Amino acid sequence: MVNDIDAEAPICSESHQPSSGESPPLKIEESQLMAEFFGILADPTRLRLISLLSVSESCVCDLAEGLSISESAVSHQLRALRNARLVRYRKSGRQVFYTLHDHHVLSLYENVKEHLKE
Amino acid sequence: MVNDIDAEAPICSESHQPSSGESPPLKIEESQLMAEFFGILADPTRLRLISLLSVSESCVCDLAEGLSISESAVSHQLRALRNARLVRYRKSGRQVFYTLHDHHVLSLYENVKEHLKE
DNA sequence: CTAATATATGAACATAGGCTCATATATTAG
DNA sequence: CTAATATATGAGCCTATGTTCATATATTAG
Repeated sequence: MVNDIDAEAPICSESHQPSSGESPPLKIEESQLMAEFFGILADPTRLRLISLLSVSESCVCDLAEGLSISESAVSHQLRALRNARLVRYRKSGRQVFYTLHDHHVLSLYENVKEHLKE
Repeated sequence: MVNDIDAEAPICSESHQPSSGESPPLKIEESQLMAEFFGILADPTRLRLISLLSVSESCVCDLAEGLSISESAVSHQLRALRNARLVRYRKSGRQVFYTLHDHHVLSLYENVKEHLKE
């Protein structure tokens, strides 16, 4: 076994580690959670819903009209956004008004939107 | 036409608009670009590759061993990361070494990773 | 109560995406 | 040159997901 090429790099590991405490590689379970989260943002319709909600609280029918898609499609996508805790809702009569859950979503959205302008 | 319910909201539009200059709803084409970008990050394998690359430059075979998956799968995913300009590469002999393209990727990754710890 | 409106949801279909396998390209060794 | 190694890539399979359609639930009007 002439394996004296130290491919293990045992010493020099104080380079540019990520700021989080955890150690790579990311655990599979954790990576799946992150992937799910990014997956929620990986759809044009949901991003356009978020863009509308970044301006003002809106009910389902307004969102559907704003994007010119069916209310059913909007409702399905809002469920995904709800499950991911990206939006909140408030019932008023027979209408349901949605808002962005917090500013974290918006900053992420803005961040990437700016990034893609390059 | 008794339509005197001003559903157009013509005045009160100086609320909490996003900081970017563009006006919602996001254009369809733009939303597709953003969705593609998030889609790249919406995969456990790619996120784990990014987590490895956040520590050090690595060649394909090291990445494959680090995640215990095939080199073919790694190569396919690296192509996606390359196309999205999320990683750079450098050839050295028959090996190809990959690094994260810039700190923007890492900060986005860290940002969401922290967010999901709640 | 029934009718109408607003939203939610399940099923089914169509498309997209990740993996494996086989193969292609590129580089180095002999 | 040929053989071996490292990576890239195309085809095919299988699963995941977004949409539409039909239907269910909830609220208000009469």
